[in-house]
Amino acid sequence: MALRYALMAALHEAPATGYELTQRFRSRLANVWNASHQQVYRELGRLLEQNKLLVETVEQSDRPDKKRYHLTLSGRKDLQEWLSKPQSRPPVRDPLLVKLFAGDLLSSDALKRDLEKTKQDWLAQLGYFRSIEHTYFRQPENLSRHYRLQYMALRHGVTQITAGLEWIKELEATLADLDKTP
Amino acid sequence: MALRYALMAALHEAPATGYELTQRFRSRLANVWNASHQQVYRELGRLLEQNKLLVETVEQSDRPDKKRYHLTLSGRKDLQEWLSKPQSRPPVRDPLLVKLFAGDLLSSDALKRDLEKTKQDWLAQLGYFRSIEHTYFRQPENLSRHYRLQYMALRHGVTQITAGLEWIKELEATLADLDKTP
DNA sequence: CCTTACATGTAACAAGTTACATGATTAG
DNA sequence: CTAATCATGTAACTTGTTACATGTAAGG
Repeated sequence: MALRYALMAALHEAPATGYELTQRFRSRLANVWNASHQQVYRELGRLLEQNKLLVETVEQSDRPDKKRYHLTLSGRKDLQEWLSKPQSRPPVRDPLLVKLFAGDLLSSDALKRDLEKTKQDWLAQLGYFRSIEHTYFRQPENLSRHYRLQYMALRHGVTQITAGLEWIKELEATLADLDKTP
Repeated sequence: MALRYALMAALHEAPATGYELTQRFRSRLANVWNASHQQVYRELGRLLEQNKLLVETVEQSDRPDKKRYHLTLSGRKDLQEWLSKPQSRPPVRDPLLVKLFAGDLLSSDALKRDLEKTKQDWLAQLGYFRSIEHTYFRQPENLSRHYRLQYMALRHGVTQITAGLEWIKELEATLADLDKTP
């Protein structure tokens, strides 16, 4: 049920096309919520049917027309109501940890490859977060409440990834220790 | 696709009934993978059909009979093959962060309630992890490779939650600051 | 010519959630 | 009597993934 609210939250910030929303989920919302373009278009269709959105067709001379979606009053009310209800933590589902759990069937080489890839992914993410921090949230104390809260969502990503990278170091040290005395 | 491998990893450790597997997902695997009993039974049925598992019916005098599932050779091979293939990071989908993103529609009171609940959940989890650490992983350096890797899966949970609790403090401080100068 | 970005979808399937359903035993 | 634990499922629905499908324009 949360996808629709993630979409509505994105549209509350600014009206957008399905394409733009997909991009937002991949970039600025990467640490918040994820959705593929197929999910976005399907859900936009449903929200439109229920009058939570309005479409504005934007004609373009050089490219195919695009549809810009706007949140309606009814949509904003739904979102606001959802925001006021308590949410529980998303359950953990991490394939890398499943691998560690079945440790005796897992080769150290395969594990090291996964670790290296994970590290690269995280470093790239972290670099991206830092660039956003730098361009949008220079002096957090001086920002409006709205942006300070958005900044804290970003901080969540930064702190989780930082802790994740520390954990990888610990795991790599464990592997090195195991290699030493097999 | 990963649910089946999480199940097989659990069964590789020790044969179990659907009920026991559900419990493991809720307790010892809480920081690794999550699955409801409905998912467990459905997937056990599928794995059985494909000869990845064997059933042993355990007759009980006082309670209804139970079915204990064992991983077959074919199942273990599948698992091993999956373990050797690289996995990507699970995408982030966190309703609490969606709320922060829509900060201007979110009341501070509602947010504080969510934060308090999250904190309680995390503290309970952390306490549970620490108890496992204490009873199963006393001197990690002396454990076998298998258990050291399992221990590192547990450490992941501990470090993520610890970072999460720090983040909540930061967010609470932000809210206090906003209350001071509205 | 080829790839990337723009732009929008459908179909099939796997995974996850919520609700419903049944029945025994044990502890309070 | 009532709730919790043990034990196993079905049905309906929502979400998420993968593959397929189509077409324009810009840049190298």
